[in-house]
Amino acid sequence: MSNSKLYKGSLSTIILKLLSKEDKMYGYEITQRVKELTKGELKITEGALYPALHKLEADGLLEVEMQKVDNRLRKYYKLTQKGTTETVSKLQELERFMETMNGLMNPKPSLG
Amino acid sequence: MSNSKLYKGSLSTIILKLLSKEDKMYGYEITQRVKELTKGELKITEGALYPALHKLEADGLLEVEMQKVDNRLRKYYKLTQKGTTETVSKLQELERFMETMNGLMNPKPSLG
DNA sequence: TTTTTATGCATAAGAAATTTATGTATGTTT
DNA sequence: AAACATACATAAATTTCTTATGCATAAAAA
Repeated sequence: MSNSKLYKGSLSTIILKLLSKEDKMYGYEITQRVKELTKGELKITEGALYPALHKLEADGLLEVEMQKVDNRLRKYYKLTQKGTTETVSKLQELERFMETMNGLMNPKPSLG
Repeated sequence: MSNSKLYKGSLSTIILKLLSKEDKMYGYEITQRVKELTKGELKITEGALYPALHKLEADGLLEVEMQKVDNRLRKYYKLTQKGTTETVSKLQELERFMETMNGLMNPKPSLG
């Protein structure tokens, strides 16, 4: 069974959501966390992740803190104030999308 | 309230799903049906719809039948055999995506 | 009666968000 | 010694939209 397709536009929401409960995370950690939480269903590729993180940072939603662990460099990201606000908005947007799609896929027969 | 964002990759699934219950539909009809079913939440633009229909046809999932109604030309699309099979697959994919996202957004605390 | 709105199709340019491929470097396991 | 895991990064190509524009007929509104 191949892994689930990532609908375009959902990655930044995933990143923000994870950071909203973890205080700070680094890139590789995010890929592993997603793999765990989805039981391997979803795999975030590096080619998608790093540019996404850079964009979120450029947009002022994340801030960076470098840290050296075991002679390896980690780039920790955490939500800014703006990022926290945007996270709420993104989650609502995802919620709406899912409800909308549900309405399309399982339409209630009109009683007219 | 602005209308819902369309996550990229979901349009073809929407089209296929509608056609799976309607036997045949034309482009404009699809845009209106989506607007109805989602109460205006989702608006399919023509710039997205027509290229999507052409691609589905090129991929052999849809077949075309022209029809003139009230001196206006309509291009009716209907599912091919292959299209019917693909619809099932696309719907499962969407279902999986939604469950996966739900698992990410509302993770069950591990009992370990 | 002229303009707007609705119906119906289409394409082209650009933007956004991926995938796929590749590169660098350290540390651990086989 | 080779393979895998950790950790970051970018570039080219692809997919899938948005936005803008165009054509044409018909009905409604101004």
